[in-house]
Amino acid sequence: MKLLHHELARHIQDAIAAAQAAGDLTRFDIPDLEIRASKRAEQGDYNVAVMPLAKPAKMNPFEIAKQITLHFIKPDFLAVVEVAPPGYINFRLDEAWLRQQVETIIAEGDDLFALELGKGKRAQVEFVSANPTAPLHIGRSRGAVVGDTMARLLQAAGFDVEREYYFNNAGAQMRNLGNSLRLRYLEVLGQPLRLSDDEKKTFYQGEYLITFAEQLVEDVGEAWREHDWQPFKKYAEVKMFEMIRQTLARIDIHHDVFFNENSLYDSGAIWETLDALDKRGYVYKAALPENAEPEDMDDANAGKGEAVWFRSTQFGDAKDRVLVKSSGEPTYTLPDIAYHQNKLARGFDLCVNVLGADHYVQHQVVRFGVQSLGLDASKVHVILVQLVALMRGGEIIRMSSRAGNFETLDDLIDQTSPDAVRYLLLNRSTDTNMVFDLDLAVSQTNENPVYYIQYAHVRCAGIFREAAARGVTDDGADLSHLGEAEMRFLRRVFELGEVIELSVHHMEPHRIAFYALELANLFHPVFDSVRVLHSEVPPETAKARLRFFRAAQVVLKRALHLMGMSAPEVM
RNA sequence: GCGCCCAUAGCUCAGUGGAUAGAGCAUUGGUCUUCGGAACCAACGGUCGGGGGUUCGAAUCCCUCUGGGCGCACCA
Repeated sequence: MKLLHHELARHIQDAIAAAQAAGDLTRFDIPDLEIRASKRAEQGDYNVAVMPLAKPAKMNPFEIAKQITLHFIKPDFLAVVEVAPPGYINFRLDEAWLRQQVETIIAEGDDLFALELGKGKRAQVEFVSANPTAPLHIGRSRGAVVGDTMARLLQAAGFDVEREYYFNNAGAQMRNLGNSLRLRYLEVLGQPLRLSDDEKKTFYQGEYLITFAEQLVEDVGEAWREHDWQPFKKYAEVKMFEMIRQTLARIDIHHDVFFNENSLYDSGAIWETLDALDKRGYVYKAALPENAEPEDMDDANAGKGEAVWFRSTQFGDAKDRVLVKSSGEPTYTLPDIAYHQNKLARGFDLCVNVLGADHYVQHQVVRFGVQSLGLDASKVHVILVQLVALMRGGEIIRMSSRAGNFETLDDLIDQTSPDAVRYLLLNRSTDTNMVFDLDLAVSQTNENPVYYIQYAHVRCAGIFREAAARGVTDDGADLSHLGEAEMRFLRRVFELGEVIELSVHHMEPHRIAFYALELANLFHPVFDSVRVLHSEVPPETAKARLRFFRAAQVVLKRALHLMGMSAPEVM
């Protein structure tokens, strides 16, 4: 299916060139012009503003528009090209051509508006990447939905896409998790839970660990009584990860690759990365950063011994960052740089990284690391997702994994539906802080736009059931029987291609959610007014309308699937 | 204090430097003998946080102020 705004842009460029060749326009470098869908019927279906050409052409914009129009070779999909003051060109689609697109839509089916933007390119989307220390909570889920939807849109744009989960299983949090399970295990064996002051700060209180401890007792009995945290960490990690994987599967999220942070230690990759950074002169060993201000000299870091630092200030960072602590243990930064080096070495043309807003600085540092290794940081694109605050009973709830105080994604799915969860978390720009109102999500599900969109698809499915029962088919439909209401819907269908393109271009998956709602918004009035199985509707008209609804169903299904939602036949 | 993000209708939010700023919810009033009413139609509702600037043109870009969120570790 054609992207009409691209076709139009090409024709306009040709017209300008032709006008210049004919001497009707002065010569100037032709800039990119913005073709947009018109908001009002009297402004055509698409329009372009040529005012930006006034200065380079040294002509008044209305005259420029007129000259372009005179040299414009009208393609088959256009009926009218006209100018409007002070310098617009309006384009109106040809209705016969538009009606015929019903067949194209049906023919393309599930691949409707499959673009070639990413043809031959490999993209990777890394998302979720939560430490397996607790069940997924709603805050994390936003990034999960955003990442998966982005992956679907990239696929629609023609990219070969891999979904990856970076599994932080190497750090102190995992040690704390292991130790927490160990204490729960001992508790199940009859030893009362008594926490040292240190443990009080690091203990994971969630009930899931009690469940794991009980299972562990069933598995190994008392055999682990004297073990340290390590086997407990391994056990908890496996269990927790399985839990997260199952939760994600409920909202149809499946990763292709699970990348273990541990593997970067096992293979020695992090030390190779450190070595490479060192060879390029970005690393030094010191007790304090070499550009430390005098007032830093007496802070808590002084006297800890020599750490290995990264000269991130050379890239504009506020301060140099520690890669290896004085204890000899790497910080999170070093394996993260090594991980990105690994990603880029795998030959992706695009690496999308979905992160919570609280990881901004950390990611900057990693980016500097990638740059200092001489790698192409422009291939790495971050979608920074602002945090989700949870509201219940009109009050904001603070979520904390360690305190076991959070709403899990599983609970939310239980109380609503996988489709509702996906839509609610997608239906906002990632730039905005989101207040997730639990009461609203749960209690007012009937007013939720997700059902409004899906109902449009249900109505299509319903009409075909009824038509089949009455022996009416859309075989050999004559589309000239379609009217203005159907045309309005078809015009909007063409914007799906643009939405996919813009979503990928700006890395903004929420666009598809708004488009789907607009589409449904346009569909329902049409469905109400355009009757098919009605005694007063002539058979040929009924056939054409049925054909139209088959195309509408294809579009609705496509939009729903791009959001990872189901397209139900009944509700 | 520094960095990133946000401020648009009563609420939740869209909006690519272009023509008269849009949805959903809420409120009010209508529509129904035919395919599923989780529907449709209409009304109401706006100093686009304030102030400067750039531009033929600014919700959009720049500066500044105010008010929120997040981050500024030898945590992950």
